[in-house]
Amino acid sequence: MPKLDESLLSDLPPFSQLERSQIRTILDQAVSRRYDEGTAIFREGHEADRFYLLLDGYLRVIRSTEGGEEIIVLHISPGQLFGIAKALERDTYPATSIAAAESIALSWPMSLWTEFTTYPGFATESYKTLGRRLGEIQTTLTEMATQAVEKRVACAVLRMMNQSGRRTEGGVEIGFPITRQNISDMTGTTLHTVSRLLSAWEKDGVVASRRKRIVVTKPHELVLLSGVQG
Amino acid sequence: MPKLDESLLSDLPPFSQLERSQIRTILDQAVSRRYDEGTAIFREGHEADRFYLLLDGYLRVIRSTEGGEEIIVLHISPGQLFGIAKALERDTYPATSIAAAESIALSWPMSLWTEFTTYPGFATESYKTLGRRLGEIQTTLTEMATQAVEKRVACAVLRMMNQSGRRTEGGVEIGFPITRQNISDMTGTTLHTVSRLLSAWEKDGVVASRRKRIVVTKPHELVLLSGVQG
DNA sequence: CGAACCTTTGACACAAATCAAGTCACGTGG
DNA sequence: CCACGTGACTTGATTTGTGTCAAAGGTTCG
Repeated sequence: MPKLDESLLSDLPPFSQLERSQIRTILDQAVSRRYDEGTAIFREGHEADRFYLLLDGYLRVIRSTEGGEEIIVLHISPGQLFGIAKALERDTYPATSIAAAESIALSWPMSLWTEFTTYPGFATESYKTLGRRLGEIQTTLTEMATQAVEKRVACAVLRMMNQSGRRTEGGVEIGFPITRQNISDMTGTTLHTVSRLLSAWEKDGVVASRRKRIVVTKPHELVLLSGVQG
Repeated sequence: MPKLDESLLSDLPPFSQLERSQIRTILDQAVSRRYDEGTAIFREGHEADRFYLLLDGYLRVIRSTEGGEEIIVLHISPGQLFGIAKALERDTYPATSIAAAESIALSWPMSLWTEFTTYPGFATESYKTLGRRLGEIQTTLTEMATQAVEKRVACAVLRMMNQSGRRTEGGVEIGFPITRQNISDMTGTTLHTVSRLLSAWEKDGVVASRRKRIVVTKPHELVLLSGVQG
């Protein structure tokens, strides 16, 4: 395996306070791997033997019910740590991570976790990340409990747009492949309902979509649909 | 204020590894306060200036929408730390805490947090607590997204029973006052629907309820209603 | 004794799930 | 390169679980 370049980590918050030599050490301990779209990085309930950093791509964090349904808890963007079960003193992963697009991640054995927490800024950033995720999940829960389906779907699309959107001709495109089924798994509804909503929005020119791709053409309109109170 | 007794803390996980003298120091820095039912201990978004330990009673952790609706995210039982925003590097509380029953809590200024994390076992227990709560919220989210109302309500009642239930004549009683409205705020439904469900269950002898009190008379039946897969 | 609040129950409406077809896009292999 | 198969998407018809509206009864407490 070729040596990984130090610039991969030097600008990321968990490592930004470290010396070049420390980053070198960290990289030399890392395993880099590519994951095809749809591949699981790790699964809920399995022994948490490694922790990860997403370099490129996007992940879905999902939980499944005994009934076989699955729901998408959140998405993870490049630069984020994930699978850091040890930060919460867990020895199994609390959810499953799936590559939503082709992705590249570094990973380290969990036995190095304690050592990593001694690097200045690393622990702090890990806990900040967890704090943000907890907040995000709470927000999703609140939406789920109080908002009608159309608003939930609008919120979900906006959230993905904000986390992964890139400007393109005539709108902001969600940065990873996403199906109607995926959106229904985020919002607790059915692919049929999501399809109807997106069709209606497309008719109104708020979004444009092709297979597995969504472009938000009028973000502001979508914000209105999401029902933010004035 | 009378001196607090060391036995208050010595058996609680966050402090169980400490010397008598350390517990003494911790108690001498603590403020003890009683909260009437319905009182807020702290509110979402406010500056997180203190952290807490619930000695007695029960709390509801709630989030409110701009629309004024509120949902109950989880309950906190005696012996648990709460308001530990600093553990996630936050400087505001992420949710509001309300006394569900008359409660007593100790609190310390957040400036002591760093010092507390040096006590053996304290940080570990704090993160375990957060991990459990994250798991619980994820479970609630999953239920909310996939289960019909009846199952959600059954799950919510069972969860409260498990966390706070006490054996009484002919059943297990939820350990704090709880209204239909409260349950609907936990499950994202209406007090009417909850009332209908509880009435039906009462007719079937699964629960018995008086004003603000619920006794689960046939826990096993309720588990079946909650739809655990076989 | 009255006010405040919790609870129950019925009637009705409607949003969204379910049921059901069918079209369209894409990748693969012959 | 075309045919085929699979997965994604759309759209209509029908059903139903829950929310909404409405009214009244019960309990607690000052």
